[in-house]
Amino acid sequence: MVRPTMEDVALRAGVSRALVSLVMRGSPKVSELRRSAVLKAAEELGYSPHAMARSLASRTSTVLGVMVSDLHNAFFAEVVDGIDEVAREQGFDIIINTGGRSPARERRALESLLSFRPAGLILLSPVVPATAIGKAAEQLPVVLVARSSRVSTVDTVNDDGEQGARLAVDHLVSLGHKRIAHLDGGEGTQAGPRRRGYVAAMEAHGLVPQVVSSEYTDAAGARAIRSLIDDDALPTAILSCNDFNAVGAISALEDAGLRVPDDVSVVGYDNTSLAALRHVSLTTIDQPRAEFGRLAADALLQRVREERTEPVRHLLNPSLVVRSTTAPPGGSR
Amino acid sequence: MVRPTMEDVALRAGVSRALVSLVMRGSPKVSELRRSAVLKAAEELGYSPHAMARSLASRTSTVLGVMVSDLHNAFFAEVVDGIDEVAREQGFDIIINTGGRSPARERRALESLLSFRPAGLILLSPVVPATAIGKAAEQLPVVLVARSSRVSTVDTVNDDGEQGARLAVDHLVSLGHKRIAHLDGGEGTQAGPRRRGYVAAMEAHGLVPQVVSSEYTDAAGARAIRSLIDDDALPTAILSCNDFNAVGAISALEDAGLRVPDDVSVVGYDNTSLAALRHVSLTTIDQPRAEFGRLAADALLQRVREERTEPVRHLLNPSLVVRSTTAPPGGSR
DNA sequence: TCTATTGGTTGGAGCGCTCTAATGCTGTAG
DNA sequence: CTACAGCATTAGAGCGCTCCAACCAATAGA
Repeated sequence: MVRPTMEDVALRAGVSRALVSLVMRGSPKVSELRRSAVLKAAEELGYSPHAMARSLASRTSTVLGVMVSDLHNAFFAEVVDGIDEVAREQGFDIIINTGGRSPARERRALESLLSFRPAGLILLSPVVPATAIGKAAEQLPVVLVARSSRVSTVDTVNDDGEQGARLAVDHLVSLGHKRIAHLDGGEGTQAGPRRRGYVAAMEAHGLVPQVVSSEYTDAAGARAIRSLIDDDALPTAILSCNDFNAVGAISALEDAGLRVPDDVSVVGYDNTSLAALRHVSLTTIDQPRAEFGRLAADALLQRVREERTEPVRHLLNPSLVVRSTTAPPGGSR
Repeated sequence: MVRPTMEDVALRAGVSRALVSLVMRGSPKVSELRRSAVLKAAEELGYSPHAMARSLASRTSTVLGVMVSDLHNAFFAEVVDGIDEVAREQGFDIIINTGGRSPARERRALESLLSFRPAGLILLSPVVPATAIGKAAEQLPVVLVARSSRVSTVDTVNDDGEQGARLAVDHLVSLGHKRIAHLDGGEGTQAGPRRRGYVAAMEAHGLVPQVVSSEYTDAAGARAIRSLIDDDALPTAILSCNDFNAVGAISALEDAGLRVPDDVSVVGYDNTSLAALRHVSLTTIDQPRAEFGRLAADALLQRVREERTEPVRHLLNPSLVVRSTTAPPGGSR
């Protein structure tokens, strides 16, 4: 249960601790003779370097912290894939922590991540207040994904939510819908742009916006639909704040004996793997998720290497993915 | 960008570094006067303890490493919730790493986790060879979830896969099915017990088992169905190795113009949130996921505190959840 | 032959913290 | 008035590593 140290390896290989250190870091200024002796000793002892001691001594870190606000959402898994890809390429490791969509838990997660003194931090759709992010950004480079920021030391990677919402509304209008409600993401990040895009697009078409407060979960989507039904205010089409919400909405509609898309059309947002399932086959707005991750990691590593000081604001273009949950209104399929 | 150290706080508060250390660790043997002075100084400087230096000096860690083999699978998110709950209660933090279901990547993830010298390790459905796990277990307590082990220093938390498969077969047989194929999880962990349970249950009913090699992904499920159709060997019911696989199977069946459950019944395994969606509404086998996480964390912390040396083998009872993807055979719905 | 130069190797300080043992400082009993 | 607890506080060593400057051949140049 007690791991060998550099000292142990040095002793066994008959060299100094400093030499072992050089070998471990792949220094070219070590003779082949010594190198192999050290590697052999390390192998025999089952030695592997102590990352913490290393980063303490070198005052550098090869770790990127990633805070995932909600592990249940597959959206983030793909972003993490993108981050991981770039990080690994450049010799960095990532450690993940999750906030469970609760600001308090997320704050704790952030604190915990920070206590490892990583080289930088990527926050995926954080829900903590902007001040908490600003405070973190004073200590190390921070990149935000799916959330915007005005802080000049923080880079951001987002999709253009206004444009995405517009694409969805245009699609529904072109199908003939006039009464289109938006299930709003509430406090959720990116809910603002989507709502604004929705309202602007509706008005551009001369239609009346109908914003229903909801959240980024399937339960919330179902709840919103039930309240619409109770209020007798159900439109012919729904634009959900995300796919989860949309799937919840569809469940509630079906529970109420309504058919999708015959009676009500539903559009999601995010194009998660969920939406792509045949059985769901949700019309939705796609975001280049892995690209989000890659761009975020790139931006972060630029800051880590101090190659750049001006903020970067990636705004990627979303696209409409038409599947089977949208159709002309009035059961006229 | 440079964080203050204990020394800075001590200087500002006019006390020694050791005193600051005591305050930071909440020691009772500090006068109220000093304590508040230290806390004030720390607050003003924006100081927070350096977890790595702390764990290096104390030769202990309050971090639990969690390796998630596949972040895309929501199953693990719920297990992580359970782990997080217990860990937090007991003052431990968790750091997560992911292996992306590739043994090579997973090995790297393990290595990375280990380099932080966490107090213990929880591996969620790891795909690395048993020897790699054994090696890790020599260095720190290890708990396996959704994978078994014979190593006496490794605790495991599993569902009773044989029983789960039996539940599924019994259900299908009671509906009148005689030709039931199993889409096998292949190398995947827990695939063995599920397959054995399936075969045993089939034989107990006097039926001929039909095992089709597949994997724990939706793509693999779809592929397996296509190969069955190509071979003209499609049965009336399918028991998939997990929900993902089942959903892929359903997609492929629908692509081929077959209806579920009218033409073919499908049973999944795991009861992920995916299965619960109305639009999927998959009959499946439920595992108490959060309970897995809680038990795993409990077992690990017992080892960490050296309260126990004999291995623990949790085998939780799965249960059948009947939804809308199973019906009597022959379109006789 | 003597001094540079080069390339490999090493000792020692120090990263930010914890922990042990020792210190100073009350207050109380003898 | 001394002695001794008992408590709060501190100095100093050390955790496993990196990094710098110093060191030591061995070779090259003069």
